[in-house]
Amino acid sequence: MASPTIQDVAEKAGVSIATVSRVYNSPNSVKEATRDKVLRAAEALNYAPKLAARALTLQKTDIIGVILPGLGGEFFSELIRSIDQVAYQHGFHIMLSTSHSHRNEVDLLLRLMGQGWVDGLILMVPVLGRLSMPPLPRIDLPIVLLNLPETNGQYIHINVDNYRGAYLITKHLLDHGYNPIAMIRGPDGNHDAETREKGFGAAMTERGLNPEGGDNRYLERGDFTRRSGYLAMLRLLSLPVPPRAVFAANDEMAIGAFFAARQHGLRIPEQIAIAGFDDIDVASCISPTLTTVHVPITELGMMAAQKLIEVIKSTKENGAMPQKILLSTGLVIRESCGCSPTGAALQA
Amino acid sequence: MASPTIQDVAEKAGVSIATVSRVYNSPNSVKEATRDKVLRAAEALNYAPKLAARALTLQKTDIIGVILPGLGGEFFSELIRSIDQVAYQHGFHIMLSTSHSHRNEVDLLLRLMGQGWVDGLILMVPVLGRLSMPPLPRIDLPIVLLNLPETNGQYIHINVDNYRGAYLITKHLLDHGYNPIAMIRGPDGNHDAETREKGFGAAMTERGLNPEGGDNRYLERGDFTRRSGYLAMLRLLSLPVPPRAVFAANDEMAIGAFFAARQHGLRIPEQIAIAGFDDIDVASCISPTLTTVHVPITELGMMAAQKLIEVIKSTKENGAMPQKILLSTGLVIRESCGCSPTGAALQA
DNA sequence: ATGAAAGCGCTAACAA
DNA sequence: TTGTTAGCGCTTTCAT
Repeated sequence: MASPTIQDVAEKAGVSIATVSRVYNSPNSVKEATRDKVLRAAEALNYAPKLAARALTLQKTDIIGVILPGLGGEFFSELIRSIDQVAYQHGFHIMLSTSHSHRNEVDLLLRLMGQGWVDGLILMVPVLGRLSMPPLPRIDLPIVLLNLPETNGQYIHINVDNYRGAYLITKHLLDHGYNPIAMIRGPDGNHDAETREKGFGAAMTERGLNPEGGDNRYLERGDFTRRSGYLAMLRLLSLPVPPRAVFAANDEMAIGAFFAARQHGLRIPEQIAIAGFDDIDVASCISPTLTTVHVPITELGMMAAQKLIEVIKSTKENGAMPQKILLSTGLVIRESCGCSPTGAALQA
Repeated sequence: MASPTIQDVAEKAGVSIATVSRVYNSPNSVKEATRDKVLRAAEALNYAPKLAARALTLQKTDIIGVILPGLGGEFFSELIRSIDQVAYQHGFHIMLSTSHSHRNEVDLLLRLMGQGWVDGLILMVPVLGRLSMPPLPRIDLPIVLLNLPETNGQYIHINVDNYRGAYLITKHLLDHGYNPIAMIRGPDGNHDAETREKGFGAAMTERGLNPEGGDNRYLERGDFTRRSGYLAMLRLLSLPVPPRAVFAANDEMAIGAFFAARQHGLRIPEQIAIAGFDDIDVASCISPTLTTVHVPITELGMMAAQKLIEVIKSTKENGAMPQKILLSTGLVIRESCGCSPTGAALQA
């Protein structure tokens, strides 16, 4: 037997479907006796309103879509957790998708967005930053873009200060006097990766190092996974003059680099210093603890959900209320850079 | 302007809505010229079929619901990742929810399940194991239950061999000759927690230790979070005779215990041995590396998605095809238990 | 190859 | 307070 509909309940309770509907939507507008009758019938039939039908009529789903570049690792885990937390508070559910790297992301976006499955969308697709402008099909759905370069301003942008974070940590490494300093950057065409590299480059150039068009052997490329960091570090270590310090564009790669260095019998930070980016949980679990750039992941997720829901709930009239938010990053000096365990830096 | 409907496209293209629909559902059944016309119109209007309406008619959504007890930590992160991976392969999307501990879970389940939002459900709600029998409202929706005691057999059950894992690792600790051995178990009423404790108890009892009704000071309780493990360890360490070894019911708590022990100036494993459960990623990142029980998380997630989709796709006639699957666990001997780094155990 | 029309299950005027 | 009815946007016979 197919799942019961409002019809079935109405019949069984001997009322009209409208009444049944009311029992669920404005219980007070129906006489108690009737309500009981309906509820009993519903109970007996094991009835629950079909959300699909409801959505069709109401033109909303109370679901917010979240599209991320991936799901693995602590970064996304925490991001999802924080989004879910505030979504839940506001009665929203989460529909999760990843852009799965391959396959045209925009296609995926369309599938979800245009289609009225979700009331709004949180999007983190760093590769969109590259050439896919206009990246998003014009669609009238509230959208929050995470870590994407500003578009023509019809969305809400929330960014993390990648540039400054990378700049600062590179300076810190420079202040230690390390040379050469290598960077393991993220994938090509990834906006985060590119911004972080720019910060690195700026700090280096400021010191007259690594000038434009200069030596690129100390610039390795990974894909933000631990394994890629491991591999990149291996390549770095096979250089005629291995780097004295390495800045990895995220903690996962930094940890990969950690293992590679250790496997080569190198002591960290005595023989090679390592710094990361993100400040995920493990960063403080490994030893030596990882010096990194703190990214307010939780805040990012909560803010994204908050802003999105705000827009969703605001009367549809005042269309998109674009805004740009920049979350600041900050240095987390720990041991892997060569600072003492107590956190005292050997400033230049 | 509201998002365009099939109507708008039909008008613009000068055809009937049926034709437009066909263009999307059986492209071959429409003349190429017409198809182009429609596609062009759709393009111009930026049209995309509304899934809600589609779902209403088709009675399916191609979405599978996933309900977990929480989202934080690597365990869930990896579980979600693996579920998503196979779901994606089969053209399904993920709708994620957590039972958020508080609030009647069953309520949440109902909201999603009964309501035709999802074509199937993967459920991991360990607290259901306790008294909520019948835990699930009878609903004709394919459901895969993760780590839950077998019900009256109308669902697919996938379990991880918690008992054996806990039993084995406890034996291992016993083989080291440690005494006393404490356990930091999971929360009350949590099926995983309880099964793991049983395994622990069985091994202990086998050696004549910790007999039934005996000394419970060595049995602490956490809630599977790192922090709770930390706190529990602190309590353990304040005992007149602190434990010589501690088995935490999951790695997160084990790591919390790690920090607590270290903070007390204790060397691991020389002064206190620690073992965990789950074999999450960090377990091998900390030092000393954590001896633990390997749980095939990825396999669990993939299997769950696979089985679920299998049932969803099977003709609805052959109703539920209940089955019970047990995924085996295994010891991962590393350093924190006192075995040498090379993995050679000091067997009794 | 295309169109007309009947639902899918529900909500929300509008009547009564 | 309750019932009637017109959609919501789409798929799918059944005609043409």
